[in-house]
Amino acid sequence: MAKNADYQRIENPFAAPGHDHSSCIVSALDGAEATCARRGERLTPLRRQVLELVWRGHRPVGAYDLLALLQDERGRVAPPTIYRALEFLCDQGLVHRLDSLQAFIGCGHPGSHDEEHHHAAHFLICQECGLAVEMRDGQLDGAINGLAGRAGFTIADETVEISGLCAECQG
Amino acid sequence: MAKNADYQRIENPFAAPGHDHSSCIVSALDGAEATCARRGERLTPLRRQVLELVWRGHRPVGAYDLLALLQDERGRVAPPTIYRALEFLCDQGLVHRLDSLQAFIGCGHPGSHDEEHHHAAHFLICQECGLAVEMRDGQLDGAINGLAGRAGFTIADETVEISGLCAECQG
DNA sequence: TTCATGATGTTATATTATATCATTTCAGAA
DNA sequence: TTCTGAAATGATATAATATAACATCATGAA
Ligand SMILES: [Zn+2]
Ligand SMILES: [Zn+2]
Ligand SMILES: [Zn+2]
Ligand SMILES: [Zn+2]
Repeated sequence: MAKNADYQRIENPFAAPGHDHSSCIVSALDGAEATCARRGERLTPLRRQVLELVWRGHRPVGAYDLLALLQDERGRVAPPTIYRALEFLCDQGLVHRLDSLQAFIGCGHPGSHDEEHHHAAHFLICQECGLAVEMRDGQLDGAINGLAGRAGFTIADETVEISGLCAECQG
Repeated sequence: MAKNADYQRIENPFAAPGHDHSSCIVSALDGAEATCARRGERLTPLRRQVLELVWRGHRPVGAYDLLALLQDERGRVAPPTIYRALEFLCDQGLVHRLDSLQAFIGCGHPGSHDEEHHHAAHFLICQECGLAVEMRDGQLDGAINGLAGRAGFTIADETVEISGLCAECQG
């Protein structure tokens, strides 16, 4: 049953422009099935289809872009349909919303779904190529927790989105 | 001409609920005048008035809330009026937009306008009392720069907004 | 004055998101 | 199996946020 292990999401899409993205998609969908099953949540066909559309690439996608893509596959679909699916996927931590772009992207960290729903995610976003990469960094986590702790502040949600130029897009 | 020195913005509004906020306002407006003068930018009556409305408190304000406030003082005003003023103020770093709230708040760091327009700002936002406080933290800056640097990423913009409960609102 | 530039006014519209209620689906109880 | 309540989806309308496009006005330099 090494279903997940057979495929994996690319860790740093900035550095892997020509990777086998179908493997990312399979990994994300299989992981989502497993996560929802474990939690007793329902990854319905609609939700799965929306997640698959989000995973078309490593670039954030707007809700109405997703709506158009979904309509290509199902005919007329109204906005609440896509927003409800996205809300579910975000609640489960399978998708993240990038507040600075008002757009959505698949979660890049399969491991983070073991217990926590809706985990913190920190992004680097390239303004040139449009890729957005979810980063894990202990120092950043520490700095945020330290800052909040010293202020006596209890963290509920983190929006950390760093925009600029990725290494490949400089010069 | 110690005009600015006579007044100052409160550093940590979380801990100063009953402070003399008129001093914050004066400080912000005087500082903005000075900053714009130094840069050869025009803080017109309209822009100044919008900045004053933004500074009604230490809570983020939506563009349409500001529009309503402005209308109370000037009669009918259309959305582009407020958005253009906010764009100017954000460009000058006098106001920050909180992407996670789609709202605007006055810049809490008078010192950061010496050279840089549109400087990075990191916020703690209390979901209970609504206060948003701009934080300065070397470790956080270091962590962000380190993370970006190791990825070969050049930072253009930072959105760092930590939501939760401030010390006063716990329990 | 004349002209160029930037700021504001005005109208229309784009984009993102949600409220509400009807209908369908589905898991579990009987 | 059928029944039933809760969750999910469908469908319609509308709210909330933001910008495009063009007209007019103010400001300051030549
Ligand atoms: Zn991929
Ligand atoms: Zn790039
Ligand atoms: Zn104050
Ligand atoms: Zn608070």
